[in-house]
Amino acid sequence: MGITLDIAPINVPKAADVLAGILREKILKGDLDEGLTLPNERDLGTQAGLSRASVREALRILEGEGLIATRIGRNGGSAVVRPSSAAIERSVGIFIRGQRIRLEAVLETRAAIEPPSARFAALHRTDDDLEAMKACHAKLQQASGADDNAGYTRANLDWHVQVVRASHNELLIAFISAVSQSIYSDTDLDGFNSLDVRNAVIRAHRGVMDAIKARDGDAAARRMGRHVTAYIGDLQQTRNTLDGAQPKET
Amino acid sequence: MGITLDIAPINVPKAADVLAGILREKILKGDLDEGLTLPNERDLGTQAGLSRASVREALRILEGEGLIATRIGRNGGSAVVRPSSAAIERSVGIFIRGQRIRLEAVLETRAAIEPPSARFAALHRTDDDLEAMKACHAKLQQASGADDNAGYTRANLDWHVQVVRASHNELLIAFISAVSQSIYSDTDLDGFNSLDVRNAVIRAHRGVMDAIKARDGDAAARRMGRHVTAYIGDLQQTRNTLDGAQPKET
DNA sequence: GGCTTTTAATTGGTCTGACAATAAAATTGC
DNA sequence: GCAATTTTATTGTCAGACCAATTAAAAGCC
Repeated sequence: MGITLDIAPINVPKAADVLAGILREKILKGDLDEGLTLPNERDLGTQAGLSRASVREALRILEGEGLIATRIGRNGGSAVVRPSSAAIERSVGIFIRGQRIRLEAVLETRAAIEPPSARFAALHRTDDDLEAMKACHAKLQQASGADDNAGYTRANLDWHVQVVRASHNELLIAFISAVSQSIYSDTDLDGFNSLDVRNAVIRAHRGVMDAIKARDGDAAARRMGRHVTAYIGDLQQTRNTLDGAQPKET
Repeated sequence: MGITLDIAPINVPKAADVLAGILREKILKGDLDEGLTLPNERDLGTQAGLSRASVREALRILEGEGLIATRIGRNGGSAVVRPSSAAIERSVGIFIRGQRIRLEAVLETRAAIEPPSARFAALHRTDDDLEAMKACHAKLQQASGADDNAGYTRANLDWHVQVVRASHNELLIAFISAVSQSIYSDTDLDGFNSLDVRNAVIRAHRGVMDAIKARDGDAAARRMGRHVTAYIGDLQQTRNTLDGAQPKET
């Protein structure tokens, strides 16, 4: 071999990636308004000098990123949409499952995020936020009284998401939504919490809501912190009880 | 039209989505070990009874989700990989840009996550974690002395990520990494922090590291909280100063 | 044997053209 | 006018071909 040139391995981008990158930038920069329908696949191909197959691949990438939504049929096509938290929820879900993150670690993450979120909620909440929280709380109480396990778990998580929603911090909302979904699918099948635990949860929620209503950030954060910490303890206790009776599958 | 049946609009899944779903489940369930190379696209098509185009679309979806990595050439193909935080970082970045999340809100998110992360870091840190933090800190000091703006910003963010890394909570690490990247691209071009600010940052970092070294969770969380809050104030002050001199572009 | 070079096989990347499926719009029939 | 029908615009899917990149295997050389 002759002389060695110190050249970094060059990355040969695929045609679809290049097109996707161009369109992505246009969308994110705001050149393409939300709701606008892109040219159809054949025209895009002609404009970009690519085959329809490559164009479709680019569109599929953008669709996966939640930047466009494609509809079939006449007047169909790929319309620009605002990226929602759905893509974050998906990637977080895959991360948790793929990395085999233990439920304890997920709950720890929630325990880290929720108290400061509750503080923001107390500072930024609107009256509508309070109403939404109360609605979740009512559902929780009802499910608890009706011994509706799935409904209880769902309402419980919804309440937590609703609190963070009141923070009006879209990123925190997205993170909590993503984490909550994983918590749900993991705790759904566990045994129902005891009546004592359920009543404690309801009391704790009421305390947090009172603090948020009073716009008392410190109290909201403190109470939420105690609540989520206690919940982790309760859940582990429930699990230990169950493990003795029915060893779990993988 | 004859009788009306009360049927919800059925969702016709695309062939590629179905195949992607099947493969995704297999991968996440652990049926397909990491590093394993899937059958080539033609064989997959034959097995699934689909065209190569559909198979490729499915593979592209999985690649976007970070579940496989595709290489060209003999002995190439699509290999199963562990989903990393890269997909989360991407979706969060798109979310921030697409939703036009203001830098203040992103910093607020960081301010929410980092103090509890610092607490976990103090509780779970290893000696290696301490070393890594020290290394970032040294780079920060060096960049500050050399008036290296980009290097300073980079080292600063790296230090913060490193602290969260010491928490050994993979989800928090992923969230902070994602958020940090956006902070970097937004603060990179801002004016260099004043010497006073830089020295304050260095002092604050030292304080946090001392607490983490001493495994004092409360102190670590408290100091980190004060630090990130102060940083938000400094940045806004810098921005106001700059806005008077050079109005910003969009 | 141990090495370079050449060849060939394998695989993804891209293109082309066709047809099917779908859904909206235009037309028709009354 | 309005309901059923036909037309049309668009994505979904397929089949087949060829190109490009990579690497294993074969050939050649010392």
